[in-house]
Amino acid sequence: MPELPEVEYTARQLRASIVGATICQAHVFWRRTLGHPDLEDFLVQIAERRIAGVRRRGKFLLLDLSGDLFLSIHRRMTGNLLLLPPGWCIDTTLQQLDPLAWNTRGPSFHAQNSAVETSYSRETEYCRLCFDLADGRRLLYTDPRKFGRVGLWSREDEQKLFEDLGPEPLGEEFTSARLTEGLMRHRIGVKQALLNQRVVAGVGNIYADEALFYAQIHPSRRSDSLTPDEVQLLREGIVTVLSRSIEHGGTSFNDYRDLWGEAGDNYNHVRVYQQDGQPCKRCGAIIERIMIAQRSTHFCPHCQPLTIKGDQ
DNA sequence: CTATAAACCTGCTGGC
DNA sequence: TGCCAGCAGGTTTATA
Repeated sequence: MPELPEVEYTARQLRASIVGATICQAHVFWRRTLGHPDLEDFLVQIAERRIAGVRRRGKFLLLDLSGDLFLSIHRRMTGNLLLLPPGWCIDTTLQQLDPLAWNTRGPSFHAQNSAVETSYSRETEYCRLCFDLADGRRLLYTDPRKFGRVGLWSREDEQKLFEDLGPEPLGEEFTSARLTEGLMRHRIGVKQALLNQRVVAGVGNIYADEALFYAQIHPSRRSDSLTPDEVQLLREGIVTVLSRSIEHGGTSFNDYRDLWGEAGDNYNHVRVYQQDGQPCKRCGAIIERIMIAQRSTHFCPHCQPLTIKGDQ
């Protein structure tokens, strides 16, 4: 699942490859993927826009466009971006009468150069949205499960769009004081608090587990019971695991791919996520898996005890 | 405020 | 081998 590191890594790749390019037109293959505005306005407004910049806010990828517009892309569970070199065609032989009637698979893509095709063709399945660039390249939004959302907004909409998002964990605003404020406001488990995007933006299931392991805090600990030292360590853990994953190109357990269709390497570096049954890398105890708020949660029962060390 | 569940979706896994 | 139930999870919305 794309969380902050995966979105950041994609943003960096996009920044190096498509800033300055022009979108000549867009295709929509699944109506609900487009969250805003309606289809007709979207197709008219997106045409002939220059891509002026690429940003990220939490798990949102943002493309700044000419004319004070921007695209927001939230990939949710299985969404990916794929940049195809020139020479790729959308297969029209299977084109249906209703352009929005592509259900499970999305349209097929084929390349003139078959050698290029083999490395990309798997990733072109499940295309929900396609941006045709003036230089012949195509930017695809793919999403098997269709949970992700793409929106086109004007500059003035931005503040309202993100008013509920918490601090950026890799920004200067993410201080221990700020994290404390978010944690103390809730009387819920600390893992649940970390998944709340108002507490900190961009942390999802993988990095919540990894950060709690780093700080040696049990995921079920009440968020308002953490000591100042624990909060500080947790802040450090969040920054560390997110930064480390960006360096490794993100975590690919199932669906995440980068702009070129490549898997990220960070799954080789996780400490607890999906490591249940394996020995803890710190102490050797067996990693456990429990359910917290309907999400699988992985932790080391020895390194992350529920009772505070030295207490009683 | 907190908790729970359903909805959105499809690929995958495990049981029979 | 094949069918089917159940699971996975980010976010929103509804309900208790």
